[in-house]
Amino acid sequence: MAKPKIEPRLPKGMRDFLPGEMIKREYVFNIVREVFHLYGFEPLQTPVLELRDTLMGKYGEDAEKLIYQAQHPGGKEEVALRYDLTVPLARVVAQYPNEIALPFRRYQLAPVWRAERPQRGRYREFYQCDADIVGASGMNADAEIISLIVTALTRLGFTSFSIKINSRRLLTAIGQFAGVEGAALAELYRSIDKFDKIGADGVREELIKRGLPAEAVTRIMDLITTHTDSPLDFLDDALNALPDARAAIRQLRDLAGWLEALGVPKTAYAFDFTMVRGLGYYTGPIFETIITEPNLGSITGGGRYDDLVGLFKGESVPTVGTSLGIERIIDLMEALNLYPPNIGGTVVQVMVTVFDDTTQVESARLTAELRAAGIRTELYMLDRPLGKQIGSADKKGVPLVAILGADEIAAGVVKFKRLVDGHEESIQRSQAAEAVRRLLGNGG
RNA sequence: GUGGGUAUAGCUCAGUCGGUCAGAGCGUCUGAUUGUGGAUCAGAAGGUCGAGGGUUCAAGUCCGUCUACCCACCCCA
Repeated sequence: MAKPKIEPRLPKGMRDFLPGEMIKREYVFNIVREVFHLYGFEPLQTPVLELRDTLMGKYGEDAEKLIYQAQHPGGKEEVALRYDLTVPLARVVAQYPNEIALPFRRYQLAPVWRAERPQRGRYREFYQCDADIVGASGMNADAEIISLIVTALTRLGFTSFSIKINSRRLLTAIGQFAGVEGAALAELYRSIDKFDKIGADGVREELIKRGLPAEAVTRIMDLITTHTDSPLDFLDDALNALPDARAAIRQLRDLAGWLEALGVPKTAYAFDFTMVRGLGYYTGPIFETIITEPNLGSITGGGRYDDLVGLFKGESVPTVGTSLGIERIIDLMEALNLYPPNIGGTVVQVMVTVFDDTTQVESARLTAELRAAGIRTELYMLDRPLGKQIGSADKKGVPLVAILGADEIAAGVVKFKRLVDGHEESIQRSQAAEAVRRLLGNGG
């Protein structure tokens, strides 16, 4: 055999998912999909490629440099790989006014591409998982999204997490209260967002370095870091001269009321006025889920963005949604050992061995019988000794092998061997599928 | 985009002062064992020491260039 002349490699920041890993990813994806359906969210799929004009001008100058352009030689259309799932959603809502009835709740679980410099947990192709409600301005929609997050994380097995809730509108009002507006506001957000990383003193220092007056910094920091039993009351008092702030706080109170009605436990969320989402388009409440024990950073992020759809539609459409950091969640499932113990590295439940030339047809028949009964069955394909066949099943993680030699065939039975404990049983052929279910149920 | 680190077998890595340094463990394959996997034992295959230069009598080892990967920052999921 000639040596391969082309070195097998992947483009930077791209990954293959081999079966063992893929099975775990599918497990997470399936639970998330189930919960979305439970909440009445519909699936949506959009193309990997969008027109450049659809994407450009939505993410800011820096982010735009990371958009993959996707021309082919001689191509007449300017196309690009999607950068997220939110802008395509906005496009879809604007494009199908007759097919899509508002409010529209959709989810999308799909890859996006960003030409960033890869790092641990950061890739150039990664899956995003978004759920949004388009066309509902009430806080009941925001509460649905938060409830959805709690249910999804709980079903996945997460126990120690907290959803931080803040309001972009409130932060803007606080900025105004301290005399910060326009471009300086974005810088203010960016610094406050580092609160977890660099602490109150770090944020204070950075704000002063950015040129904010010391007095304004003190006012802002006092407002966002004071902890009381009723944070909304505290801010309401402190900011009662600002109608915008009061409106934002009223929204948050409303949101808390809906969360209670939906049965979201109070321990699952908390108002945190130092939490800021990076993206510029949020207009109302914002939320982010952090794993609290151990402290492993955020796994969901979202909020209300009432103006984005308007970029395609011309009129504003109130929208709220969240992104589940599905790649991060998958990493943490492993780290926190949240996969079910029997998840295994294969989808195969039974491997049917092949004894020799004279029995191979019978092995194929048995395989077909098991499959017809719904057992996920692999027929061994090579002519190798039985020991090798069993070893190969074991290595792959197949829990059961079926042994079908001349003796078994003559007796009309099949012998199953359970690899985890070596337990063997001869079973009448007609009872085979049933026995497989029983053998898998007991030991592995 | 900015700064730092690393690169030796399929994987994880050792390799001293430049001079028998081409090594270990794991994995793979073969056999002990032609109707039974894991354990054990024996054996085998597998490397242009990331690439291409320079210094030197001599380079895996020293120097600079390139590439890839990792980490931090920026940004974000």
